[in-house]
Amino acid sequence: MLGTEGANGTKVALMEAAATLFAEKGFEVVSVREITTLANANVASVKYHFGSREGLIDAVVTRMTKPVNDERLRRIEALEAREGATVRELIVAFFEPLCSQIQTSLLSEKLFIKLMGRVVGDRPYEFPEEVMGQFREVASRYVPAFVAACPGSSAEEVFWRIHFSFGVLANTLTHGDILRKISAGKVGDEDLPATFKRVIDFCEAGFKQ
Amino acid sequence: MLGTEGANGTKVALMEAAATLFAEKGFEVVSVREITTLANANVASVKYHFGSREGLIDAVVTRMTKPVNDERLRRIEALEAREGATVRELIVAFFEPLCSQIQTSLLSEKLFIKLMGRVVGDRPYEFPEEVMGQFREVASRYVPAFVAACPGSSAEEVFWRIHFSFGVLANTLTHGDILRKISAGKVGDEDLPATFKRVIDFCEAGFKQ
DNA sequence: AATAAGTTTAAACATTCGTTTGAATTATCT
DNA sequence: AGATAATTCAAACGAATGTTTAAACTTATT
Repeated sequence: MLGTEGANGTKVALMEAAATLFAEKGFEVVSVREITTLANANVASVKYHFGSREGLIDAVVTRMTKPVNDERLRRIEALEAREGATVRELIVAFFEPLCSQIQTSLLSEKLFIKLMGRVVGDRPYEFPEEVMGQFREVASRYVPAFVAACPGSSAEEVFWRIHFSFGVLANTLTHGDILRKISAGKVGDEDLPATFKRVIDFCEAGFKQ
Repeated sequence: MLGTEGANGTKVALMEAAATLFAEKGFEVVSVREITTLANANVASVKYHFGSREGLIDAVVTRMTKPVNDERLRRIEALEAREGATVRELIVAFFEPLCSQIQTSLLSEKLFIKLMGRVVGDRPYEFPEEVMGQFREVASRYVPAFVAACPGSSAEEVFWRIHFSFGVLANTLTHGDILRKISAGKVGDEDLPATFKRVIDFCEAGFKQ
């Protein structure tokens, strides 16, 4: 293995630039040339390091979702170990990893959040198979746990509520800035844990009804 | 005024084709040539009838949102007239017009719903000024009504909950088909009023907490 | 120092994009 | 019918897209 040291500075610069632009504009509308210009790299560097434009997108997304989904699995295991997890504990276990993994990111908090919102919400965008596998595994653990935590409700109802909660999450992540606009600046500028508490409160109430 | 009779068959054919493709793929990734091909029209017809690609998008969106927002205003007026509207009544008044205006549309129910989801959720997409005005007016009526209907909660809290509800709505509209996939076909195939009842139940609980 | 592998580079690839043109066609009105 | 406005059409516009090429350059190994 040669030339792998200072060289892959270009690789991470591309990912950083891509992540920034994807967060701001969405996956579909950012061109390769925009990315390479921001990263001070050559147009061809995308093909060299990631195979294609889609390869770069997949790399950015995978790097984001992997640690989040890993922590989700760690948390659900901890909850399963001691049994009888509440709905709120499950919601927290599922949502909070987004919050705590921000420090790891190359991006600012705001951009990380926006990008994560696009990952879970922007369509058409097809996850790479690796990420699909992550989410399948997470879902296979959380869905039965939610069902078990809602003894009064049917599995179908629980499915819907998980779906709704996902909508709250995705919308809050991507369009958090909109709230500031429609409230004329009075609402929307608080730190992330405070916002997450609001989201979790809302979704928990939706589950309990 | 000449040639305005059978001729604007092309115009509505373009809007119908555009609406279909926008619903399926999103605004950003559908090309003018895709639209004109589906509409059996010439490429130049978009410029002739709508001025530009964006003009066509705006026309499609405006045609969708206008009757919906008009009915929203009619409903809030009815609620204001007799005072003391509940949170649930406000949610219903805001959400149900989406449901009842589907018949008016040129599209199938599923496509209409998907497209409406993109209208309220897809970014980057900037509303035309006319539509912005519609939403501003609707918001200026509903927000105070929601605040009044939540005597125990601060205006800030109410703002957030409206935002969350909007997220539930947008996500359910755009990604309703996803539920069918993740539940292995067991959940997600019910008629629209039933789905809306679920959404409204969830959001109402979130407001009341 | 010589060789080889890794990386960057400028230039061009073929497509596709939204838009424009000007002539041909169609419909409407006098 | 003749004149006029509205509409459609094939063809081309320049710009931008993702990708590819082959040579130049940098780094590490022998």
